[in-house]
Amino acid sequence: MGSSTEHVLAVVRRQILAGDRSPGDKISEVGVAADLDVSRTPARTALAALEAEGLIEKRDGRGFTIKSISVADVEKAIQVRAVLEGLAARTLAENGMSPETETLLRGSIAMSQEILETEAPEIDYIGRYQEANRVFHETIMQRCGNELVGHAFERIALLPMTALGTLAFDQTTLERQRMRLTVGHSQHVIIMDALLKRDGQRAERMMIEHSNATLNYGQLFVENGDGVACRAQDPAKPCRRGGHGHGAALD
Amino acid sequence: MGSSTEHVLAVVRRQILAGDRSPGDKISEVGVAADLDVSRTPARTALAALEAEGLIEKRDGRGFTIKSISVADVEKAIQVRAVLEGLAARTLAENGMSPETETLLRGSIAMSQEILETEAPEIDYIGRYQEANRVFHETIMQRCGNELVGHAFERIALLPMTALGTLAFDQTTLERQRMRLTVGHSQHVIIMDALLKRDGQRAERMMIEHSNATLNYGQLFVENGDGVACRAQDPAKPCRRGGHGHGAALD
DNA sequence: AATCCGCATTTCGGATACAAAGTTAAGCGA
DNA sequence: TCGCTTAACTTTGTATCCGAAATGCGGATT
Repeated sequence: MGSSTEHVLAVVRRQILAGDRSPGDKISEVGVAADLDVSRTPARTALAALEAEGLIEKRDGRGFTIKSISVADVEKAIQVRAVLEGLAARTLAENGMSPETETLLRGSIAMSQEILETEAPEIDYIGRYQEANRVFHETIMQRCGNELVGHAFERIALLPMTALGTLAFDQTTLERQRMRLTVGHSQHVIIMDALLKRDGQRAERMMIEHSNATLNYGQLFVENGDGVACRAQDPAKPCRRGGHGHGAALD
Repeated sequence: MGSSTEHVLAVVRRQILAGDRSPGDKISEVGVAADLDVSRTPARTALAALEAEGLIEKRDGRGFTIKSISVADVEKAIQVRAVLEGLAARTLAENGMSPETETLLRGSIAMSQEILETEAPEIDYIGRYQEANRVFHETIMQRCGNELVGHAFERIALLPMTALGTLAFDQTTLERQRMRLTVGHSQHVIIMDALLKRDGQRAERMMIEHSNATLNYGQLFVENGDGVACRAQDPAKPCRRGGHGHGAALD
């Protein structure tokens, strides 16, 4: 049963993530209530949830605003994710995997490998790889035996993480993207090996490196200097999210 | 001006943490609304917040229940806290402290040292040490330059952390408590040294050790074997929170 | 002309009302 | 006695209404 609150939450979240609502824009209960033709009550609930997710922030007396996000924010989110995923990997290695977990991880790796081994990849191979990648990380997070890790991660940095998805694949040639993916895949294999050997420290170290790599390797492969310039500690400089998927992120 | 929602939130949270509401108890909108003589609206908001804090959990059609907490849960929470605090310490070391931050940390250390150097301590010296300890950790968390760390921590494990407070100081003699505190203080000093020398890795390693120590050292100093027995991986076994301060935690 | 005071509009938080869905329990019938 | 059905109560989700607080604007006064 799709409740009205969930509907509002999903729609507004998609609007924000898609860029239909720009950073800095005001959002109010009455606004979304009128927009989606619902009462103010579910609108209020949804806005509260959005604030908990970090997508919007509350101004004192004047509604909510779409949170502006800077490259520095993305870096911070990645660092938090890295240590949390590292803990998840270590915990999973120390506790051992269940057969189902092992099946899921092996499946993800097999799919990634198949995609990367294809000589003439279809145009959507990046999307398929991202799916396999998501399975790998989500499986480790959610089945590591410490549900608080996943719980902490869910509540944090939904927006920076999404921005990251559009960020990493911009301004690179297809060949470079393929290289990036290959490197990432190799790290998955190494992490899997550490998990199977119950080597918690190695699993943790590699996972942290792998998670941080999402941004670092992207910078390594960016041809011009924009990435580095954008990396400079300038929290005030907003990194606008592209409104159409692969937009002008990391400008 | 305390809004009604905040009031309900504070009262119910205190009730749960104080043990006035036992784990497994049902809690509903109408119940707290009638209890505190407010409408269902703030009661619902408060309950949603409590769920986000992890103090209660929602059952399908049967209201909320106070979350049972096991020693395993406390361990999980501590591990998450450890990596988050480790990240905070590393970040702070790498970015450098502001003068105000340094003042706060030095103040905390000075206060701890003064307390520990007192030969005949007053009876409340543990409370005062805990305050200094709180300042130390909170300062690093909140002023490390990555607000997402603190944000992640706030949302997680309020209950396990409070349980920890009552847990660590039970069933130990005054002399052993003093030893524990001295060890913790020495670690604070070492972390402070690493921070000043901008040694991020050392700061992170020591902070992780220090955070994990909260439980480990407590076990080391427990005389009888109950602590170890309780540590066994038995998530089903609830660790009831004592209703009167230093109750029968870690039974 | 500038500043201050006051009113109106906007917006949020809380309360009550209403409707739907699910669970439990009790009663009835086989 | 057991099972099924129904009815009532609990719980939840949504809508509408009202009050309070804040901001912005406009007018009046110095």
